[in-house]
Amino acid sequence: MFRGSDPINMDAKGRMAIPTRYRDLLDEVCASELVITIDMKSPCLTLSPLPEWKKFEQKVAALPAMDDLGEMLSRFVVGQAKDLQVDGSGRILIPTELRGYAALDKKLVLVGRTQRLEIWSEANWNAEREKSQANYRAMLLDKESMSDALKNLSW
Amino acid sequence: MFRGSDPINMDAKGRMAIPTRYRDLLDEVCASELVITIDMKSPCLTLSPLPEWKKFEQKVAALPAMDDLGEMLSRFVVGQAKDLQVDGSGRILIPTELRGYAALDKKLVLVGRTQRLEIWSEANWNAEREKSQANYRAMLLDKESMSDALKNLSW
DNA sequence: TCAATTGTGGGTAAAAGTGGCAAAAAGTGT
DNA sequence: ACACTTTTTGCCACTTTTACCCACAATTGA
Repeated sequence: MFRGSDPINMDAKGRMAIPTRYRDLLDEVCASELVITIDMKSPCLTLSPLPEWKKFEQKVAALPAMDDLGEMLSRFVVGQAKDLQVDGSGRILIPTELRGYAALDKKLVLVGRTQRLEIWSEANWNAEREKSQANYRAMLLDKESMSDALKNLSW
Repeated sequence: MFRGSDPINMDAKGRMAIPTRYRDLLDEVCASELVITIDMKSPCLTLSPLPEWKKFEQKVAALPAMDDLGEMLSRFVVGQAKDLQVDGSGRILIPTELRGYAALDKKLVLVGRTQRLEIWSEANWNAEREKSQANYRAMLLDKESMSDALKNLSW
């Protein structure tokens, strides 16, 4: 569904334009209703079509109440989620409260992650990319640390 | 499907011509719709027919969210992928953001890898070839380091 | 040598992104 | 309750980028 990254400018009001190639798709799949929230592991935001988000929310709600990490996940990820509508000009308004978490300023990068999107500040995105590059190659060499699912991924 | 390597010049706008022997094939198999992205293990780009790419994307999307390495793979490989269309003159435009990763300048080498293609800068390709040549022979002698699948490869 | 096919370059038109402006809505204070 | 202020949202126009198309150059084969 979503793939690739697009550099986008956030305007002074905190709005960002959705790339045109996604607009019709979003309209079909979720009537342009989206949910935005923080990413649990990285300094970026997550943007999902409403139906896709609901699936995730259900899964989290089904976790045992004594799962402390799960509780935390629910509290901060679900707890800070916000519904959004794409406006008539194909833009969304990024909530003020979430901008800080991902250190968003003018220059953003929108990253396609198949069933959802990620919103990064340009600075964080570049930093993360360079950091991971080095890590990744090291981790590939250490076959012990690799999940079976990944080991068997043919490509 | 794809096999062999071709030296190709990238023009000033970042376009490269697809070798003629692939053109009809690509038209049949994917209506000349391709996906280009980075290769995480080597300083080169990967070019695949859209249907082939989708299979990969699905596999990656199905990995558990807590699989850190898989997450990295998705974020940077899927996240930097881009859809391409072969133009009327049989060329593709290599996205600016990806040129840096593979250090592409004028002289490129297109390498056939059966179900996909690799795009290298001439410099990186030659360097990699020479480096690997030596390593490869040594590793073949060390049966310990070899995967079972490779040990059982019949030829 | 000429013709045909492939490779290369550039110019133009259309579309997408960006920023500003104005109108409407919401909130606040008197 | 009304008016004024402040924020939000929708609209429009400008600028930049991208993609498409056409023409020319080069190479290959007859």
